[in-house]
Amino acid sequence: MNRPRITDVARLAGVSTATVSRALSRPERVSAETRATIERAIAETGYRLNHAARNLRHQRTGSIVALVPNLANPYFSQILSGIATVLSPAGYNLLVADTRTTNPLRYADPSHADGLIVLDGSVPPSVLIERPTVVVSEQIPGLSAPGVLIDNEAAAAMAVTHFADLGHRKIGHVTGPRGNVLTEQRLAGTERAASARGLPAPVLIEGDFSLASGRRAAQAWLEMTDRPTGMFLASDEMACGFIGELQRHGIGVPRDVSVIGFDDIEMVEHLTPGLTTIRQPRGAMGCVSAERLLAILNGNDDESDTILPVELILRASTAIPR
Amino acid sequence: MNRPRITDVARLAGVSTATVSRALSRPERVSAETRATIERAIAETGYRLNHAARNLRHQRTGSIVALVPNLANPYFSQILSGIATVLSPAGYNLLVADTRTTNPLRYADPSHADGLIVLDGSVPPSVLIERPTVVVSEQIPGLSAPGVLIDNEAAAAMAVTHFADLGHRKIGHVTGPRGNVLTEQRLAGTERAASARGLPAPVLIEGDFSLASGRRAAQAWLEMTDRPTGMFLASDEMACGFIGELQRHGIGVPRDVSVIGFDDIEMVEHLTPGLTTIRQPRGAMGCVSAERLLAILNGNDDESDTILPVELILRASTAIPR
DNA sequence: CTGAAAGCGCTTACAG
DNA sequence: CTGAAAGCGCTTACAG
Repeated sequence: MNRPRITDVARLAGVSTATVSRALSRPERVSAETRATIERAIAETGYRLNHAARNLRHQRTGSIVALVPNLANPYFSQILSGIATVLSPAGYNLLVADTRTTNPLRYADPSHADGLIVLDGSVPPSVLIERPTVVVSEQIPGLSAPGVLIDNEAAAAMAVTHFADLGHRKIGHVTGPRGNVLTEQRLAGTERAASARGLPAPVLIEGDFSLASGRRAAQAWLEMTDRPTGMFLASDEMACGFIGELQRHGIGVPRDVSVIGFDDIEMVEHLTPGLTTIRQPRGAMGCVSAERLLAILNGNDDESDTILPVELILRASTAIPR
Repeated sequence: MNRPRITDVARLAGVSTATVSRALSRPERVSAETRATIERAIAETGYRLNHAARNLRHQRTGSIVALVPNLANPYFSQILSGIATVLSPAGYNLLVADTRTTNPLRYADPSHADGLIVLDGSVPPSVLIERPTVVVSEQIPGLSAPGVLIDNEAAAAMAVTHFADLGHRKIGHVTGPRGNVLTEQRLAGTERAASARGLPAPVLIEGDFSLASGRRAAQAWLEMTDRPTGMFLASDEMACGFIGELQRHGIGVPRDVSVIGFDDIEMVEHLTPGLTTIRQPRGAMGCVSAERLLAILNGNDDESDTILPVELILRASTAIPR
């Protein structure tokens, strides 16, 4: 038995395919009686709509693609989860592509996806201009697509202000790679807040967001003669590496140095000590980005960015300095 | 300017659409001269193939769907990453559906996906019989689809054997929810290995794989008069909860009790102490499941299961008993 | 090697 | 409210 097509239903119901199609998509335009006949024929044949055919006719794909820099990274999977929550009830498929293994150009193609949600700031803007696009978390220089972002500068300022409130005067900041948009924004917030609270300029150490660079930052800290008592690191991964390396050298956190991270990835709650950090609302970022993209596809969206609020999560890694 | 179609290329090149189509899919069947003309026309028009149309004609979708129980869970995202690695070069799109928010039936539909990779053991087998399917990690009772699995029983036995090698005699096991396939296999391995090494029957505590149930298991352990010195927990999450709760009560790991988890999720490496655990090769599980599915789609696959090797990762949470 | 034509399974503007 | 017909953009068996 082949899969029944709309013509099979039409024949059995004694109507045209046009009427069957209407009964499916705009039932109110079909008389109740005809509708009932068609419904019986559908049940009898076991007919199910072929979405590929409908989509071809409608010049759409019914799919949205999410471009992620690293599918294995939990930071992104939580955003994806938010995206899926919104897309699924809207009837869209969620396509996922890891930019390490897939050329983003593939999905700039209108015959693959109706729109893009880009979680990777390094995707060249030129490939994104063809399709409706929303960027999440990281802006893409030169691309005028709506973004779903956080205020990185204000978030960094929250961290430094918390140190100041606790009584820390000597602050250090481990940055991401210089030139990165997030790095510069968080650095600006760090310096602004320190200055606003009358603290000396923060000591800077360059990192690259990775665990290993956090360990290296710990080495740098250990070698300082006048060590900062409050260290703010631009990612939780770096904070993990930093604390782990210090503990290996007998340095206590927060006894000898208070530490604040950035992101609130899941594991940092379970560290000893639990990590004080800036929580990014990743699920919400995913939801909102999907909503914004759907709005664009429905023709009612402005071009503005959405800024989502962050939260300073207080845990055991920060305390009053000795 | 509308997007050029194959007819536009054909007109410009002065050939039929059939020839253009052939030049694209089987260039060797077109004369070199014609091919060159067509290539020039393609470049001039900026033509790109419409995959939706091709797929409709071929009665395929070009997409594979992965059904996951929880997209936000890093355990699954690492498998997904492996899947993407294989699917992308093969020209397939990866569709991802979270079974909490999406009805799996949607993707059992041939017009949505060519095949399924199921990471959720609770998907009813009835929805999976229609399309080529591979299950990963968790078998589905009543479904005769190839599985990409680990030997859970042997893995559990490795954990218990390690305890025995260290000199532990009194072993405890925190299970997953009873009735779950993984739970029963790991339990069987635990009991078999204990018996094989002449140890008394392990003390059992029922959990549900969650962090909270690990905490409850710690409470149960604390109340025991004759406490096991080696605790094997059927998930890393439970092991985290267990260790955290014990530490809160001043119990040292591994000083007072050695702990082994299961999965080797990323965070457990960074705990204090680092967690000794059974590593599941999640990336490889993803790769292999995708390869198996592609083999099925190409008509050359047997029905056998693939069993991937696990590894006991030794860290600081296990030691010789006092 | 190349073309005319049918067809994948739908949808919809148009006419009645 | 309903139908005949064209069309979404490809592909391919068949004939030459």
